[in-house]
Amino acid sequence: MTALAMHEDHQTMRANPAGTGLDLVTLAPGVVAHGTVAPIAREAAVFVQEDPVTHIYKVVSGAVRVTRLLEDGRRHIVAFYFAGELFGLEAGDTHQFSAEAVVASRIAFVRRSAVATEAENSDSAIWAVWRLMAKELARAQDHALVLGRLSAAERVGAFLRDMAVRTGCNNSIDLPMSRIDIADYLGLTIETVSRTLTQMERSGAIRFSGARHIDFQTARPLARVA
Amino acid sequence: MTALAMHEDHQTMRANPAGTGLDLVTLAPGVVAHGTVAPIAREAAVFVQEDPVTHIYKVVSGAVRVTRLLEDGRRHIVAFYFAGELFGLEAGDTHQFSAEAVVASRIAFVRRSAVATEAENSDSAIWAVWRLMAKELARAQDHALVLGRLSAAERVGAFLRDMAVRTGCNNSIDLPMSRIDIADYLGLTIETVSRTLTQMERSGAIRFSGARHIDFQTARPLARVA
DNA sequence: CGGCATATTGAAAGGAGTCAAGCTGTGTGG
DNA sequence: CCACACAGCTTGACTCCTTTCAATATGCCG
Repeated sequence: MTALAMHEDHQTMRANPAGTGLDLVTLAPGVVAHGTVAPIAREAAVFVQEDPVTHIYKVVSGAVRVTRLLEDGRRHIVAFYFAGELFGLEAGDTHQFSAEAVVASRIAFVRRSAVATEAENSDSAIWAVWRLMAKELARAQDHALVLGRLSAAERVGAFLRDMAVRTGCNNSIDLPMSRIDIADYLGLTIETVSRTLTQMERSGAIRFSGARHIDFQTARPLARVA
Repeated sequence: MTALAMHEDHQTMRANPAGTGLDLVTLAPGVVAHGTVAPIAREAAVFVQEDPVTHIYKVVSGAVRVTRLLEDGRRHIVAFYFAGELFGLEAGDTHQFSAEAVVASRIAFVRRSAVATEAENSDSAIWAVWRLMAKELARAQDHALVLGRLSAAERVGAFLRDMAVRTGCNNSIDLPMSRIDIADYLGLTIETVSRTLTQMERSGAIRFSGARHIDFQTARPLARVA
């Protein structure tokens, strides 16, 4: 049982105060499906590995991480998703990953079958799904490059740059995730992430206000790779 | 100019000795498009990074690697493709990768636009492309896990197992690619790949006949991870 | 203003990388 | 058919980056 399922009844009500039906969730510009919005508590699961794939999800607010766990406890973070981004699209019928809220978030979700129906009837929906898939593929391939060929400092730099790009603000970022999350995403340890960040601050490239807010010092930009 | 383009005229002839038209290339069971088959020499490029995306390709025989090069010369291998597998599917209009033949190969290719046309007219074609994309995505995500969280020995083990699965023969494999290729695929150096392989042989898990042929010793299976 | 999770820092160990020889074996020419 | 040569692979010694283990500091939340 996922956290989302537990919230569903409650949230269907909240998302539809007048009881008039379901929300319309925008999957892509012009592509809309009937769905629901639910709040997910910090660290709560949206779905877990092995669950049947039932919905497609969209982050309304907050942040979600998609993870994979090895038998021996090692954890790998496949991706982070932020407001406006879709996740949970998988080809098979059971989830290969888990998804959890990094911070208290609001998640919209539509039945996978509703998306399939939409796609049957509309070319634009099919291409929207296709484009989403292509974007995920490119992201995963970039991630593999980062993990396979970049040093710790380069990985952290790439991560900060990606965060800046995706939040749209290019002179400061607020990290919603912990150092452990960053480490598991970058294939490093929290100590290495922390040390690298400290070193970047000492070198003058970035400046911290608390452990989660970073200002980029334009005078000394982060070394860029890839 | 790609090696493929250089071969194209010559090969169109060879693939169509009677001059009756183009070959039919099977993109997926039941999904067929007009295409051509060309031989590609060992180490020759099928397409290179920055080229416009014009075709979709299928390995008829041989093996292809898809690579990415960093400015400083570091190389990352995104994937290997073997007989029967499709590659070159990218969302954008310019290739983000290069593709080269690992050994002398025969490559079938169809115009991307022909696939798009096929997809317009046929539901099964759309889903074939979608499934291909989904498979690539899963592969890339698995690759990221390997690169991010597995030790050198585990990476090499995962690689050998993957090769065995994909060639269908599960007690021996013939590696078409060099140690450098393996290293660039696994995010290691050739020395580490070589040492790991030697160690596996010494431990009795595998047995070499020449540097490229491996027999799996069923008595002591490779440790399995992920 | 505590108290606990999160983050930083230090010291030591270890795994993979680097540099440098050798070795194999495959293909070619005598 | 053998010998040589070159590319590819292996092995060794040493270095270095990242991890590990351990302690201390920070800062957020009640």
